[in-house]
Amino acid sequence: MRASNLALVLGQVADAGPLSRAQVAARTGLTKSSVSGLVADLVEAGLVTESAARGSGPAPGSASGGAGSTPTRDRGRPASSLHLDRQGAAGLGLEVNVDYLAAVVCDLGGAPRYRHVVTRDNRGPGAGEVARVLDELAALARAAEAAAAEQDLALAGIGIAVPGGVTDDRLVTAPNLHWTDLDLTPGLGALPVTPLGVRLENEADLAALGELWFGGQAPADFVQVSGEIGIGGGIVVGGRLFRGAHGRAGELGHVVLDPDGPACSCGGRGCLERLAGQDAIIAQAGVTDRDELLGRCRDGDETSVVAVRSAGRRLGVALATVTNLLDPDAVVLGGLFAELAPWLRPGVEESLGRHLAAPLRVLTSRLGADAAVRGAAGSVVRRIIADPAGYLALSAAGGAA
Amino acid sequence: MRASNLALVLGQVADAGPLSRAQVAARTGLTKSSVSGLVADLVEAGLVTESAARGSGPAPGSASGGAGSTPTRDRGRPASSLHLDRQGAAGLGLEVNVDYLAAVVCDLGGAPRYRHVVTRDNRGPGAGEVARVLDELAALARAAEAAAAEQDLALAGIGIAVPGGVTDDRLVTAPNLHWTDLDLTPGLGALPVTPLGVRLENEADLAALGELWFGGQAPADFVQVSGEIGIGGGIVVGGRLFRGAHGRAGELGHVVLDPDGPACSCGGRGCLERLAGQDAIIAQAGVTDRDELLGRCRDGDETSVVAVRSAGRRLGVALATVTNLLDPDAVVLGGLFAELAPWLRPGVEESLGRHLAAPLRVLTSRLGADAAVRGAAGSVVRRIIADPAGYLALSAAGGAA
DNA sequence: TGCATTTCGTTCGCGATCTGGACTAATATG
DNA sequence: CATATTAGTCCAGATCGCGAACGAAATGCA
Repeated sequence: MRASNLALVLGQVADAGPLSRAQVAARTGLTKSSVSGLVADLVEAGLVTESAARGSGPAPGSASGGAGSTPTRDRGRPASSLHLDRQGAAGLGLEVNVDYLAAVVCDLGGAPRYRHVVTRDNRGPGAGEVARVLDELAALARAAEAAAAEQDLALAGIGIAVPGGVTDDRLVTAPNLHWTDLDLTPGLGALPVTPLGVRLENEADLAALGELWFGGQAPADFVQVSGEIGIGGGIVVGGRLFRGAHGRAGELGHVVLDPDGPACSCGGRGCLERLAGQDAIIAQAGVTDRDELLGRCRDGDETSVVAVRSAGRRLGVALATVTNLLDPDAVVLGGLFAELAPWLRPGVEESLGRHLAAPLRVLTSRLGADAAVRGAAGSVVRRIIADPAGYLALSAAGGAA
Repeated sequence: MRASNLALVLGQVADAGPLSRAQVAARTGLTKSSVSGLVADLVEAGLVTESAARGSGPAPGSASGGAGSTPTRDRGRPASSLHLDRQGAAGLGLEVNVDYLAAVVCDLGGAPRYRHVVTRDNRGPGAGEVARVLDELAALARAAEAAAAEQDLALAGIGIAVPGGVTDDRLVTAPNLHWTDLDLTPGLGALPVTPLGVRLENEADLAALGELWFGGQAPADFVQVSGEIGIGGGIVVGGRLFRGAHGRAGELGHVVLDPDGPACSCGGRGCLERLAGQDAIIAQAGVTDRDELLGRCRDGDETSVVAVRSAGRRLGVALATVTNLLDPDAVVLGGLFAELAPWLRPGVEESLGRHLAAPLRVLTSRLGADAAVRGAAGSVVRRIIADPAGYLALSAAGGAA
């Protein structure tokens, strides 16, 4: 099928930077002529651009140990390099979190082209409150669409990050928002219409994808730990999200640490979240909020540092269990845990040493709170890259309708 | 590609029982003529057989609620049904376990056609002992090959189940065998030569696949718990094995239950295996071996029943954690845990109730100790079904060489 | 400057394979 | 025995990847 070959070629261009047609052919095993044809389609579709690439960057043949036979020298007709087209298709990422709304537009290459964050308390169980939040989200989306249009970008799809469980685009529970089992489709009807439509996803899962694509450090198999009021987790396996049978995989916050521990909002007891989440740390440190906790840690306040370190030990125990079950290549600490990393990691490492034979790589996210929105925007463009033919079909159908 | 279409058609025939060409066409979306051509290839290759299917079994249109419009009646030209060819290609599964060696041959349909088990203590760290075990395994394999030949079956490949960690067909650790980091290729050289060659795999993983294919109850997403001296686990996601980044996923036995618990052979402490494995139960029940434990439980001995129930509670806590991380559709208890199920399950259910909001399906394996060998044999035929073109290419190359 | 060399990309005919419709085969119904 | 219905085959037509030959654009050496 040419659909799969289009995806193959586009995937190479996306993942391996600028390439010539000949390089793509060599990597994919296709013929030069086949690649030419496929590339022509992709260029015409506005997904790939060609530039005359005079740049004498590091040549492909510059591998170390240069024995006499350098495979490729600078001779011969220069290649024209293929890039992802940074005009045209773009992804819109939205995020509804406890205390802010955010929007990010990124182009096909993944680069953020527009970003806007509104601080706002979104909690509230009432249907009216939910509607107001969604209205404001739609306004944010329309602003983003306008800003995108000014840069010659057209939205191909919308991804929305929410702090809760999602099943089939339905928000099942968002405890920290006090929202329960909501069908958001009516409220989301006001969003811009796009070929790929709207997709809802768990915030921690999208943060993991954001880390994978834009963090610049995560391997293809890792677990993202999002420490916030709750503790969420996103599992990435072979560069793809692992959702489990019902989309509830990765609930790292509810790993059982103490079978007889305190009751948790999830209905269980002794969950990690209850013992090492933001509230637990704040209580043990004797401070009033997150900012004070961070300040005291920076100042070296003993009580706070001890509290964080102890939370780190508990987190480490949970991560040992995660490693035995999932065998990831690394773990990435995100959210609050990233900010607390200097004081948290010693505890984490201590527990990992006590419970694991092989060491586990522990990384700290550098994306901050943007990971989830950027992941949401990136997931849209990733869908285009994974199935360009499908996107073009939808795009044409939408344009004709 | 026709390779993928061959796999598509063969997969339908394998999974959806006997089908006509027309039914295959309807299910796959291919044309009747395309299916005819593909089926012809598969028949010629000896993977599919055609039978004139006069059988008036339950017609496809016999769905309940028979409103006036039964979609398919008995009129028209009768279909000739396509089956997997039960002669020709077969898979050989071998198993090296602590106290026995086993071999099973199964045909393309997965039916076991030969089975042989030898009781034998295979423990021993010495290189000589390992060589003797592999010699006997090779003898078992040759006997199986001869028995297969008598039934007109030719071995397509060999899968070997071992109770330890496997990376790239290399046995890294098998603590219960006292084997460490062995390259088994020299010892396995005496095995029959087959198109698909020899593949080594963890015993718990293959038991999970055996349960999936032959147990008749496991859904596509589940976790298999193999309770033996150690506690192993196999994770199946979407009908495929989940191995993790380094092939060590599913080590359920080393979920941390008590961060300050007793040291475990894995280097950690407070692992499930140490607290609810066979040795722990036996010690708590005050019996000498596994058979006595089972006997006492059947007789209603209070101490033994309490010990097993308490192990069940611990297992339940671990399964709650597993559920929060992996979100399976069900859990299957295998090995010792299957035999102990009547006394174990109450404790498991109790803990699951305490720690999970949603109920988790807990199933009991009915395959007994055969799960892993059958999974090993089945994995060979599954590889053929997943990529018939690849198998045929190898088969032709091997025949020519 | 001119020509060989090298590498890139395109053109063109061939072969494989999927599609769609027409056609034959085999059965039940009336 | 004719008709309706379903299964499977046969036969153009179209698509697409392959492979080889060709033209394009640069370097290097005389």
